[in-house]
Amino acid sequence: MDVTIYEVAQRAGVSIATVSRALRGTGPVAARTREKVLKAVEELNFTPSHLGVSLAEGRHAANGIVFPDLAGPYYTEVLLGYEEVASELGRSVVILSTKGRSRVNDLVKDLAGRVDGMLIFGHTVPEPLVAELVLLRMRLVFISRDPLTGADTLRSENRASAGALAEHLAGHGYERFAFLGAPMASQDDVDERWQGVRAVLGGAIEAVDTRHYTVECGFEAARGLLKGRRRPEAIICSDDEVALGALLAAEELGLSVPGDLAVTGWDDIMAARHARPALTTVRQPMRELGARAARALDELITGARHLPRHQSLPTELVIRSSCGHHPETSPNPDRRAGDPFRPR
Amino acid sequence: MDVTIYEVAQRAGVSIATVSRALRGTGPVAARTREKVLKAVEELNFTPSHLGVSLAEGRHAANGIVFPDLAGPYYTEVLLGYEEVASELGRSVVILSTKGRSRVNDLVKDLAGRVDGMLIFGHTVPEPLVAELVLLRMRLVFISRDPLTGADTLRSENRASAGALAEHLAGHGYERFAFLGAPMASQDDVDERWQGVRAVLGGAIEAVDTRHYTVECGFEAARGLLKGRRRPEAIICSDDEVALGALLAAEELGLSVPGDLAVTGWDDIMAARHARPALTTVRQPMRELGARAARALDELITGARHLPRHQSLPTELVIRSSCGHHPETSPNPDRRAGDPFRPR
DNA sequence: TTGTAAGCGTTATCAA
DNA sequence: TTGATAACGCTTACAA
Repeated sequence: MDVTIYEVAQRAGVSIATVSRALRGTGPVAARTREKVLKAVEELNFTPSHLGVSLAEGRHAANGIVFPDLAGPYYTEVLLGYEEVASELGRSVVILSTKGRSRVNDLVKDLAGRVDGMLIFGHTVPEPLVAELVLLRMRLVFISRDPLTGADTLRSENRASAGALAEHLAGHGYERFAFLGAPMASQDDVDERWQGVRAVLGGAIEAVDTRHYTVECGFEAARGLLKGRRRPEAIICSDDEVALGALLAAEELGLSVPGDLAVTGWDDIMAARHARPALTTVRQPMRELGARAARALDELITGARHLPRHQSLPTELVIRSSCGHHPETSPNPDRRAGDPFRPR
Repeated sequence: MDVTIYEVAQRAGVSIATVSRALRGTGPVAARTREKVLKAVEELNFTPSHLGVSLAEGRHAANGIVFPDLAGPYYTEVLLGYEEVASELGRSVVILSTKGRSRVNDLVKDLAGRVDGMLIFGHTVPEPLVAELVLLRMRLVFISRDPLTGADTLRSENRASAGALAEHLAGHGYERFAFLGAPMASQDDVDERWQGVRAVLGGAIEAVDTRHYTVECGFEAARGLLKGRRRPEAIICSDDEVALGALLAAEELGLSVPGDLAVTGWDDIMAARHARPALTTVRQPMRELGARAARALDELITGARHLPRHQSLPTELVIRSSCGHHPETSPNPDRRAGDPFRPR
């Protein structure tokens, strides 16, 4: 803005120290004096400079967030939950996308110089830099990453849900499965899903790499798979976007889903509900993940808590029609209670 | 971070002024001296404090963005384009969502204290506050809003595209139309779309208010409309989410789309392509809008440009199957060239 | 070519 | 109850 504490002080006929005290309620101020100050503040439309305050207080009142891309709804939802709670706690949110960026290190360091703590997705920040940040006492919360020391981690449950999904599919009588996902080393979450389905299906399932978690890559990989001999009866996808790609591939090859092939996703993004057949998937509490991250960060920053914590949130299996018919449950699984307008 | 310019100066055996000069290349520094400084910087892993720099320079090197919500893909895409270019230009992005917030004014003012300029969607910021921001010389760019003085505006073309869409539908032979959208006063863009279709269809189209631009509201409004007597043959929706709701309503009522009813959306979000029938819609260059906003802001902030500018970007009509069959064009309009994997 | 010192806008300590 | 004044970490005249 423009008007400084000096002008307020002058107008109120007091010192800047008094103005500061009056405004933040630290230290004693005579009632009459406070009034004068408030009046001057009002008249001048004074707002303390963030820079000044931060410099003096040694904190930014801002949180960072680092994500690979915002393309899918997953990151967006987390971001929304994060921003909402951060804002409630009086902290701004500075974002950083790493997608297609060279010099990620510099960008992250720059961000670190603007915030008191940050939320980082998975492995978007190189390990050595993470260590450096921990050393610099930057408060960190990771989402979708295996626990590490010196930082909080937050995730939703994967293994058990994946197992439940696999069992559901096995219950349909399928016997040949495929798992579609990007190189699992890059995403701890996806690796857990793979472990979960594998534990149930054993040798009946094979993993296929898509390069990325996108509709395009899902399409390519599924097409290759479906053209081969010994085509799988069910494709379990690492996320909804890959699954949407698989659906398109099946359509192109004239295969009916779920008649000839079952397909499942993960996340329950908006398009999952509107695809036809509607996608069977696993719903993650994305907004809640973001909200908790903001709260966790606040605790670490304010010093309300010092020890790192590792949380895991429950997920929900969402059965729709892409995995096969469910005669005894309901004639049309896509219209089950709560769908399509269940509150979030 | 932690280490200051003083420690670097001491280690290098020079003054802080020299360190500053050496680092930013302002003013002369002897080659040997520069080396010493760089070495010290390296050893101490020094990064200048943003607060210090900003305070001294009188600028934040940060941009703000104010949006109502990030729920749909529209804002997300714009945000991505914005962040990408801002980052290229060396500016961070601070976000603010106004959805469900009381005290929006305070939040926006706070944001204004952290950035050099901001991108604002439509009418998310109350008019008096906008005026105040202009007065405070905050650089502003609006997206999806009628031009105003003292700020840039940026939008994609609406009227002509809406007209083209209406003509296409009329070409199918439909005669009774409905337009589904929220109160048009709240969204200049949507109002223009309404004007555009209306200019072509005249009395053959009636407007119906949904309360918000959501799947839920689209569903409710469409259901009401379709249950009434004199049901429309085609529903033109203000955006894709409303259209998805309309699709669900038709499904619930046992109406086939496009057989019994045509439906169109706007934006071409991901779900539009995957819905069945796939949505005929109008594609906005959302990322490009964001990118241009960032560039415009940069020009205003650096002083490369002083006069406000008002840009309008072209859109693209995307014909899919929800608006009716297109025998002569292609047997399956959903598979036309470029779909589903046209590059962005 | 380098150093001294005055800002930049606050907060907070210490005297008064 | 108030007011000087020293931080906070940097940039940049101005002098040397």
